[in-house]
Amino acid sequence: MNSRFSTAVHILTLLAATPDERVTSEFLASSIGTNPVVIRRQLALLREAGLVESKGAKGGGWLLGRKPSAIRLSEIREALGEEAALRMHRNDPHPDCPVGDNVRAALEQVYCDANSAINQRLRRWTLQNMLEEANHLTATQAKKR
Amino acid sequence: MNSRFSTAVHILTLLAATPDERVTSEFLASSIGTNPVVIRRQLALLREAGLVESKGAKGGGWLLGRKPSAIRLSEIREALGEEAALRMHRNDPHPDCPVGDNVRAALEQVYCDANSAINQRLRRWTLQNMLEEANHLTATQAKKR
DNA sequence: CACATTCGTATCAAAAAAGGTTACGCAATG
DNA sequence: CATTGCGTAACCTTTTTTGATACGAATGTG
Repeated sequence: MNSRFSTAVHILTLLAATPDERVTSEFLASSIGTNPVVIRRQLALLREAGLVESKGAKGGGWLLGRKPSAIRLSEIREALGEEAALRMHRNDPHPDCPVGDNVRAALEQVYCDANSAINQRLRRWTLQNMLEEANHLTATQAKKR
Repeated sequence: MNSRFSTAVHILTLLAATPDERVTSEFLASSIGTNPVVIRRQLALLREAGLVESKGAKGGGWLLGRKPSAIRLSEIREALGEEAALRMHRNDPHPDCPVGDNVRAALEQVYCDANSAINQRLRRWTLQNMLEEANHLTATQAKKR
């Protein structure tokens, strides 16, 4: 699996942290430590799902499409294209292999099962939760000093 | 994510299908369509977990370490090194990023959660199940002809 | 005891996937 | 009408994963 989901959550949490204010992909990119184009590519997918909206030109940038409390992490994952949690091997089995393709078919079921388990868990978390959690951590760190 | 888990299940199902008979890594490799060394690398990990045993020399090869009904897919995943289902992005956030590292920390919790969800699901399936499922599919295909 | 077989493993090469960069068009703002 | 910021394609680089070759050690076999 790749780390796009993580990046997306990071971006969206940033947007959640600055409500009613458009943020440019350039700002987001420098916050996260990557390139604006990388950000835009991902936000494009999230926009299709209605999670964000964008505007070009001066004063343009990105906004959340809904309240942070109404955006679940499962939606983010789905918007990005729902990559499988477990990946099938792509080798062609030997034609004489006694279990051959059927193991693959059986595995498909298992993977489907596992995938829905993940989504179930992610559905429990909203962007609001993430923001609160992050703020909580920040506060705790501040106290320590 | 990589496809090693899939390959491992394939291998082990093959072993389950031919009980009391040592199978060489060369045979396994050609069944699956890869190189014997690739197979051995994985079986080495599975052996550490007690899921298989090996023997060199003539008449050597691999055997399951337990009954297929006593090997859960979750154990296989764990034996291979328990790769995370979701991966953290490795970019260094900008020092001024308001949520910065804390999003990462929050995400860690989520990922831990998601990971245990997967293992819970995989714990429900045994090699015996996989074998039966594969056989069932084979039988169904045979009927159709 | 020489020999064949099969694992064990290191090292290298190849392929695939992911991520980053540049470039340029377009729309909207001011 | 110049500037800003998105939209996207094309391309390059890096990282990850997988496969190949080689050779040593161990264990049966005749």
